[in-house]
Amino acid sequence: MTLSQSVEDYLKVIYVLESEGSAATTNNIAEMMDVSSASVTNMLKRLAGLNLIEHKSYKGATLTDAGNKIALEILRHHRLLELYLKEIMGYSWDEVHDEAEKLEHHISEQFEDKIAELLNHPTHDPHGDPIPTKDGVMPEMASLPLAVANVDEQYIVGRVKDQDPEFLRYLEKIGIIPGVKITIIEKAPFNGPVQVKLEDEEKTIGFSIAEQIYLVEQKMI
Amino acid sequence: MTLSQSVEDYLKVIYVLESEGSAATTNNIAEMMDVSSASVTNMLKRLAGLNLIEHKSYKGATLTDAGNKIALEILRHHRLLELYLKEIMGYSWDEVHDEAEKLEHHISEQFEDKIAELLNHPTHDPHGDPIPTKDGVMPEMASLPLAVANVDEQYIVGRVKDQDPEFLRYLEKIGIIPGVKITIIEKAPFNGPVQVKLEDEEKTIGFSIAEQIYLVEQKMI
DNA sequence: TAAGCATATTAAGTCAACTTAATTTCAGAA
DNA sequence: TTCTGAAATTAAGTTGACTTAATATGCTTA
Repeated sequence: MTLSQSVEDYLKVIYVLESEGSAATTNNIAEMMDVSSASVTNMLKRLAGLNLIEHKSYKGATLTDAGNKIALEILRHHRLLELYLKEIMGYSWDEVHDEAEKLEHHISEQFEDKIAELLNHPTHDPHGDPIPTKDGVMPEMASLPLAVANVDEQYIVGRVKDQDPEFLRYLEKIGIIPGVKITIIEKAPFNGPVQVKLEDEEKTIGFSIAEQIYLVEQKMI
Repeated sequence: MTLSQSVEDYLKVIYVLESEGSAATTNNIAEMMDVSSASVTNMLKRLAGLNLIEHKSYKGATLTDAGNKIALEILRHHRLLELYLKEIMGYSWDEVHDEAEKLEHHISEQFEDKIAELLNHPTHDPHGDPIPTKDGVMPEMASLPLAVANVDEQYIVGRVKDQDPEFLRYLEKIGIIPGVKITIIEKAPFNGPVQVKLEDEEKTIGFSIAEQIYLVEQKMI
């Protein structure tokens, strides 16, 4: 059963919406994929016909086990590729997303296995997103937003949610990347800036940036 | 200007036909691409509209400069990928073709440049096919068929034309791969088998196999 | 130079994936 | 409980890439 790129993309988007806790409604999907909602309705019917989703009209979609499996496979491809591009091909972390997005649909099982091996079976990609295992288990993901973490406690940067290249370049410049030790010095009230200490330097970052950064207690990257 | 995978494939096939000396006629193209000739006629019209080929009805097609440039780019992708898969990803030379065939349409300029650099700007792929340079120059290709070469003269295996995986595995097993020294000991008459000497061993190969192997005078791989 | 045949094109239709515009459904407010 | 606006679906149409079947072209050869 070979699926079109389009089908794979829809499944991926539905997976992401579900895992964010948002419902995979027609309009949500349409917005994320940048297509009309009529297109989504059509596709949801096809996906339901392929038994990849459950879809009742005017309600959202949910992945079936079969659909889930495919979504995880694509996500695995994507995240393995991101790490691969960074670690082996010398890409910077703000460049990997777009390239991975194209390649994820076209690599073979063999290619997937080879890069997983070359990378020593990694669990997280360069942004800290977990890489599903081959049999569809999703590793743990850093879930404590920096903006919410305790002052004066040492954490490790676990994950950066926003993947906008410019944003990533900024974070790299100030030294906030997954794996780095971080301590919150002070949080200004009313969603004000957050002062943090990294290794040695202190930095001040805006609240909306702090919201995109998730921490872990111990090193899990 | 982004072209569809299909358009790229047609251009590649037309290029290959032209470079083999065969005319790129509707039926030739149809056979190589495994589509109906009606499909080809349609596509040739589109390609002509895009100024990628010249096409006069009932005559064949020829690439324009623009079309030639794109064909060479795809061919460069393909051959770089083949070598990359073999040298860096640990594929065997009978496995690289299919994977490269899929990926060649989806890698970015940046990816192309990175692998070219990693491979130290190679001129030939694992089968001995020349890799076009970035600015569209095609390196020399071994052109002397083993079946036609002189007896008792030492050559180097330059290129293997047929890329059928089973055939390639056979050649590898008996030790005939590009770069290897080879001397013809005896050629049986009436297109009979050819006896050759490689490094130390002697081997006998059938005529139709010998026809697929091209030699060079000095090492150019 | 006309006939016959291989080659190529046109005609008509399919399928996937998209669009806009019109219509239906549903859930919450009056 | 009916109304209304947002969300979703249906209707109708487009484009790319393919198909088979019917038709046209032009080259060879009698």
